[in-house]
Amino acid sequence: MKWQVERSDACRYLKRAGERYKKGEGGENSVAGIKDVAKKAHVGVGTVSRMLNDSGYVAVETRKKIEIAMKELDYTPNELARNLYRKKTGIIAVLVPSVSNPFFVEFIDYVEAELYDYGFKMMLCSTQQESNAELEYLDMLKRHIVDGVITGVHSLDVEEYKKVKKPIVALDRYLGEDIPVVAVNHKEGGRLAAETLSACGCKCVLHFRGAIEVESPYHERHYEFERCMKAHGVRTICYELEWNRFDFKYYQQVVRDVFAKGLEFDGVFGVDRLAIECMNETIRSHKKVPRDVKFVSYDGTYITEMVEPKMTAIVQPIEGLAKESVRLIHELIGGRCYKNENVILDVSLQTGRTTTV
Amino acid sequence: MKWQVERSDACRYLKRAGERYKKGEGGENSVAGIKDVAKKAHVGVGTVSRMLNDSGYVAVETRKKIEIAMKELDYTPNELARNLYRKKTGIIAVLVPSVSNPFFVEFIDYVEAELYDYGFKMMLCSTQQESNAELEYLDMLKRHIVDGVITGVHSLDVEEYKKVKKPIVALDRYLGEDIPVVAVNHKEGGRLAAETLSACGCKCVLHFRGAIEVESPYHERHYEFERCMKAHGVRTICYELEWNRFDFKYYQQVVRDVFAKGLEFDGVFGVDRLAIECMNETIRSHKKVPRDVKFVSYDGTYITEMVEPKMTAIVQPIEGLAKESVRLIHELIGGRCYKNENVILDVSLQTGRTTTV
DNA sequence: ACACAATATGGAACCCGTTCCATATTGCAG
DNA sequence: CTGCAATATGGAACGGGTTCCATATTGTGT
Repeated sequence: MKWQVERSDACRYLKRAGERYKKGEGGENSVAGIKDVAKKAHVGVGTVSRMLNDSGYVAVETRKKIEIAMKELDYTPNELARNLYRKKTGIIAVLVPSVSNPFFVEFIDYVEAELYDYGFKMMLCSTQQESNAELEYLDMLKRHIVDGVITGVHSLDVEEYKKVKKPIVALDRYLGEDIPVVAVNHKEGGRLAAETLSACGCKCVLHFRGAIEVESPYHERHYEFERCMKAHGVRTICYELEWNRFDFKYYQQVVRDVFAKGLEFDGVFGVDRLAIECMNETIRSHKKVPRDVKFVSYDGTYITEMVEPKMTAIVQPIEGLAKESVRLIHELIGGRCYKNENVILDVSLQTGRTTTV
Repeated sequence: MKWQVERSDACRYLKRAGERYKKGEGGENSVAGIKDVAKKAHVGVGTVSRMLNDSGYVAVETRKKIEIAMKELDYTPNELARNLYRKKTGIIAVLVPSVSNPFFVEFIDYVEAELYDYGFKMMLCSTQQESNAELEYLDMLKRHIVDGVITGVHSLDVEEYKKVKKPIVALDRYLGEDIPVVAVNHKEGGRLAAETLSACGCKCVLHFRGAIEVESPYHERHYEFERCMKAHGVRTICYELEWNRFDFKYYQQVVRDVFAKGLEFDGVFGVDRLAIECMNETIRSHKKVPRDVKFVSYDGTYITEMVEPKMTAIVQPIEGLAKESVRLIHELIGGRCYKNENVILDVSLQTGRTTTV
């Protein structure tokens, strides 16, 4: 039954369409259409349309007549009709797992601005761990509601994506041969983090790592981090996080767990939010940062600048990720076959005051 | 010339519509339409449509035939055509000045979830201080691209809004008689902040206040704060912020300015991000929080929980604001005349460790 | 003066569903 | 067996634009 809209609420709203609106007949509250303009200006609809789109010939005098008619009728072209003909809406759906995660917030911010520059609008979907929401947005591609999808979500089965033969760009995730991926050089990120922590003399580092259920480029950073640490003779305590959990509550719980276990460490590597929470708990237990414990966080979003001391971080070039995602989706929509063109950007080190010796 | 799309880029993208697609004729890559389904199932288009929408009679046998045809053709209804007929898209535009401000991020997060529950999609626009972007989205209402607008932006001339006779809900701003406002009881917020700071013995409080250019409910908190402080005999240093600036860079600059001036204070009241930056600078200058300086921030977004010590804050019920906004826009779209029904929600106090004596 | 291009215009066909209306068949009460 | 409601179906008209084609007029070169 996949051709039917599933969400009852959506139906509840859209079904109410029945109230057929009667044009002209009595009620004069209807909006002026191109025909009304044509009639008022004593020209054909084609002429009005040509003028609106600057396509084909329209005499200067006719232009004036039409302009006046449009002004008098307060005419605005109905984009829905245009969309139908063009089979385009100029809307791109952006899927993120959560808007409360600063990484995605910054991504969204840049994507929106970039899309705007290309003349696209952004439809935002925060899937909140619900994979059916993800499915629904994917379906909107088929339904012609959006022209493309940029997905930063890691929940749905890859097979679902492979079915869709429409413009899709993936952020930091492999979704099959046809779907281009935009990601950073996570291996380098893992290495940088490891070098930084080992350089300031850490002997035992707490390493928060993502779950390995999903095939994603970001695992590289964990492998490389572990490898480098081992090479430097630094011990690591690996703490595996649940899959697809990005909420603060969960991070708090993780940190409480770590401290309840009484783990001993002099360095921490984890995603921004988690590293920060861990640092705060460290401070609360009357240790000094960075004297007693060093911190390097991953992502380098704005929150790393908002804590005291400022966090040393591996910075993902989020603006770059956003720009590349939009560039790719634009090219896919344009029909150019840039498929399989994966984009890998460089990370950088933000030196804060959580790693100085 | 207001009926013409102004942004050249938008045009660049949409103009390319010219590639007329030829159905059937040779190229078999075209998508199946309802006619193809009807033909394949040997029924009329009306019957297929009735089945899709569960309206009117369709015999069980006919149903089966159509189902098979749909499956074989991998048919998905074109929502664009439906939109045209229904004059609805189910999309709501949400306008915010900036996505980097945690207040708006949380708002967006809740609004998205709530809209989803009503069966709406969210189009997000971050106007980034550009009022022409705001205008453009307002225009999308007329163009039938979105069914309604929820605006948290404070830049455009109010007159522009008054012209639009379509569903609009304003967050924390008066936009004229017809446009319902959702806001919190800022007066109570100002009072709470003042009581809290004066209760922990502050004698001279630094008060960051918004610019007064725009008529907005939030000014109340500043008036009330000042009034209460005066009543308690607490001195205040008023620092007026630029209008419509929410970025971190600006806040940093403001804080630097404050410390450069060598102002003396033992309490601070300002918006989350600013209070936090101010607190961090205080810590960096080797003062103790809350011993030497007390802090109360406004908004109470998640970042107040992310700093050490945790910030005492006046919490806006962002989820409530979001829910009410969506409820109102839904009712406006439904045609019920709930205009002029302004919603005021209560604030609450989050007790952190920046105010204890 | 003639041919042909450039300029101008109206209107039909189309995009793809939805709804209404005309028509047909079946079921059941009187 | 007649009459009327319920069931069932096809297709035209519609929603509001866009484009193409047929047609007309003006301009230019020879």
